[in-house]
Amino acid sequence: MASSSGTQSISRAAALLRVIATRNAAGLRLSELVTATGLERPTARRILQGLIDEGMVRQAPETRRYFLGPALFELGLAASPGLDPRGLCTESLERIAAQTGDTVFLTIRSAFDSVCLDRREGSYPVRALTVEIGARRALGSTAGGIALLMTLPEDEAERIIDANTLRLPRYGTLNAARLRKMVARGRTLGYALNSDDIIHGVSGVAIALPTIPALPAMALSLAAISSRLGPERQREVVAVMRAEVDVVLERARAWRQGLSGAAW
Amino acid sequence: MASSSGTQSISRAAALLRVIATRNAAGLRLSELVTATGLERPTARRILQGLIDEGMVRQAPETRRYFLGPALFELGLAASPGLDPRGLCTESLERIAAQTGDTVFLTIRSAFDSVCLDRREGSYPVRALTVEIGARRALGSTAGGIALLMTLPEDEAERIIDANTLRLPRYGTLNAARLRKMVARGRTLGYALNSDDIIHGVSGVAIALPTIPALPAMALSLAAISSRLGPERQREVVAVMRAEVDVVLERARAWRQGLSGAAW
DNA sequence: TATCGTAGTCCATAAAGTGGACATCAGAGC
DNA sequence: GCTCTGATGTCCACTTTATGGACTACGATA
Repeated sequence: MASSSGTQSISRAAALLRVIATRNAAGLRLSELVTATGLERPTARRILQGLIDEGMVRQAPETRRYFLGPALFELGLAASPGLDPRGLCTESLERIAAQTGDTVFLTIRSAFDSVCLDRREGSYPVRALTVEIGARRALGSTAGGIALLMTLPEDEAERIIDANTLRLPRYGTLNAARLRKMVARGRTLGYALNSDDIIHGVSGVAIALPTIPALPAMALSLAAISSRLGPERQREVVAVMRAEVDVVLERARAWRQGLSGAAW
Repeated sequence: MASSSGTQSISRAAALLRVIATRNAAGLRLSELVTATGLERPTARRILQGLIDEGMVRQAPETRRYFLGPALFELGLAASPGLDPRGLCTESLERIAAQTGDTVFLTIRSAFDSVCLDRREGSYPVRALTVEIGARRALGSTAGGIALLMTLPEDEAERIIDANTLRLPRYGTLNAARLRKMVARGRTLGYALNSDDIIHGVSGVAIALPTIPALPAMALSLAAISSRLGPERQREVVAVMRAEVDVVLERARAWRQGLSGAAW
């Protein structure tokens, strides 16, 4: 982690931003940020103040909680890749959510983490909103993350699980050993499955997309209360998702040929 | 500019990111970044290296040019406001581009700058692609920016033009005095007009959207080669855009009532 | 081969950032 | 009301970090 040199405060600032991104909907208190990053309170405060001055962080005046700021939204736009993974999958997510009634997620891999790019909620009245858009989590701590691990060479997946060992328990009743079993089970089943393994009462299935050049590794996942996701329904739902994967791949192919049109 | 204290490197890093965002499609060379930010070369290099380590900047191995990195894209997602200005206007931009055949932009105000949130290209073979998505420019240096200035109280617009005086000439044959006239002309016409005023041969029209609570000030604009945008056609095109403003406002209203549905 | 412009590296130095200690405030408990 | 607790925010002497002048490396141009 000791990045070469001369950039201590930048890596600290980046760490703060990443932590805030984890739970941006609710925002974080200063003390939470301090424990999450291991910084001293005055240091964290000062850096946050600097980020606020730059518009990268916003502090709610009433609650004093910290949120990501508009400048990041704007920079993020400029940083968007030409082929936008999110735009590519919007309609597919919508269709899956509509057909299944459950909550659907688009997840990408980012180093040792997974990042939730998009989410659609189905019509079923009990919703499993476990992950919010933009949330960054240890790779493997969601069904989508497990699907992404499944596509990696075993030694690389192992390296990542190893690196994430300490972070995994934070998300519920998870640990490295259980995650390894879940990845193995996923390989057998042909799709990633989390049934009550991470948060009690919530289950999820996920499949990774084949690699699309110029895009990060992506996965589609679906979450519901466990009673709605028995073995039979898992297979149904995965079939729906597989069909949409084909749609996405076709759209990406069309885009590559300049037939962009409604690519986003 | 002298932000209180204790965050010099953060404000320097932010300045670098903002400059890169200005022309992210082509990327920037180190020397360009040095002159644009006024930093010493080793300093800029070191900070860029730190940003690269954090994934916020990417350096093309071949050309050594610097681009915004994937981490910003991911953070930007998490920073997206609940009501997404871009999603809100996607279809409207598409329809305007389809109906007019020209290039259409969605722009927001961000302090003294305008930021291009989205762009759609029409079918007309000669395209005016003056601004790229994510590009941050001095407020007033595009038709969209002028439309945004028009909606502000005169003294505030004046303050902004004043602050931007030095930056305006960078974008073509523009200066503070001409901009003031253009804002005045826009107030008379009822829409912002740039006919050959900024870049020779390129014209544009723009209208601001009424303020939508919880969203930044927004404007729709359209650019074309000047021969396609005489007074008559200006009025036609503005009529199309006005109709779409109503659509957007209706969508925002629907969203507020929880009837979100396809809000994005 | 010499010259220029650009990118990257080094390291003595100084300034910027650090964090222990203190001040302040809101709410809980007596 | 008054004290206690746990939080946020501020200060400033100290020292670690970041700075930038000077150097090297490379490639294009003459």
